[in-house]
Amino acid sequence: MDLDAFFASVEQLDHPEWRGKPVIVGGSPKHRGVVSTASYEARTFGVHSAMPSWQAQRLCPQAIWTRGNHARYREMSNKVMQVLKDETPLVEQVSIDEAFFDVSPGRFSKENPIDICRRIQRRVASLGVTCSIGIGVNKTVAKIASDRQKPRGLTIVLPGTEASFLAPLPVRVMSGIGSASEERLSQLGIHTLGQLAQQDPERMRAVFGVGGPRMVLRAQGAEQSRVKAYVEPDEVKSVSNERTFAHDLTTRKELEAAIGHVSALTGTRLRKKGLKGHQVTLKLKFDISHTHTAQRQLARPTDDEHVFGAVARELLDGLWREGTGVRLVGVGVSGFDDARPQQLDLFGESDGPAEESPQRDLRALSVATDDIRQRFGAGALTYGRDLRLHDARPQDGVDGVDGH
DNA sequence: TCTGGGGTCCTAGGACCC
DNA sequence: TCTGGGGTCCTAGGACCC
Repeated sequence: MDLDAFFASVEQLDHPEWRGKPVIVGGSPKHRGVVSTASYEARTFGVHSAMPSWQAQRLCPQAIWTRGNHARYREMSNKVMQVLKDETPLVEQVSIDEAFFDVSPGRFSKENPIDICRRIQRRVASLGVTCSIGIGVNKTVAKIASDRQKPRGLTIVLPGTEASFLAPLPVRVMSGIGSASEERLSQLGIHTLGQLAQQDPERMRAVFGVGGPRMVLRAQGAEQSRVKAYVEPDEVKSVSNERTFAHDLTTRKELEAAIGHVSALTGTRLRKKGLKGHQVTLKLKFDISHTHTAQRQLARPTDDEHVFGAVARELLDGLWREGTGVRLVGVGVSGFDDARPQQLDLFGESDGPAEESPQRDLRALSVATDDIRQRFGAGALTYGRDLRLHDARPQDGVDGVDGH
């Protein structure tokens, strides 16, 4: 099941005056934003997800723009998922607007799966949004089927007809094949899933690595897949925040301010999740196709931006030369899987009942700022250092405020 | 005037260990 | 006379997903 133009549909549900009109959820055209979701009315103008906002605005000047409200979408998503769980015992949510569920005939119910799916569609519609569903013998087939007749589609691929259903479709419709793989396949003369299905799996392994043979199997409609009831929520591998600026940053002061800003966002989220990591990554994007990252291991895991932010600032020297314009700055923390032995730390800071150490004070400061921002808003408290960003920063973190 | 932000997984080379 | 083999960890980059 895939919700139709989900974010835009929720906006139209919440703003009746926007119904029947082109609505675009995404970043502002002035701030290098992209389209997150376009309503079907906007799509008739050629607007689609991931399109640069300035381009979308040119195609559809009358569109209503909003930055979106993720908390609200999460709330609606939960209601939809509840319907699925009510109708079938085995539901695998894969994203905010997508889920697999197992309606294999006779497995959990004697009812015809088509009837179950139609009822799900009716119940979801009564919540105020619509969905499309694909039925097939495995996840690849079902997902591709769900995309064939949007919106409000129900596409059934009967067992035994997978290969003929998939064969004429372009390779790009299969998840896992993006623009780069599409291009490489095209160079090999492979354009459709039918052609991919006939390839020698070992040849595909040589070109695409370990995933190659599986790609062939999936294109044949022969993949074995299982719907997993529940994906561990707590196996997060990394937490990061990044920001694209309306104007390139060019000075060290601006960059250090930006690093401070995104580090604080990451620190807050780490503490909220109760995670400490021992690996810090700094990411800089110089232009649309040139991104560089630098990583460093820490002596011990941390969730304090004063610690990992300082390391990120040190990493700057390896990536950036004074005068180079930077469009995006990101700081991430990973390495939470700490079964590893404690590293020998040559510089003291024992883990014992830490007396007054500067590190301890700074950590306490971070916790205190979390509290103030929680109560009075993200902008309530800012380091003087970070104010240098003022004119370059897009209005971030203001979910729910209409963009224009 | 000119493409986001949050993630995951894979690859490949080098350092290092036994 | 002229450099093994297996393994782990670290780093950087890239593809991909929604």
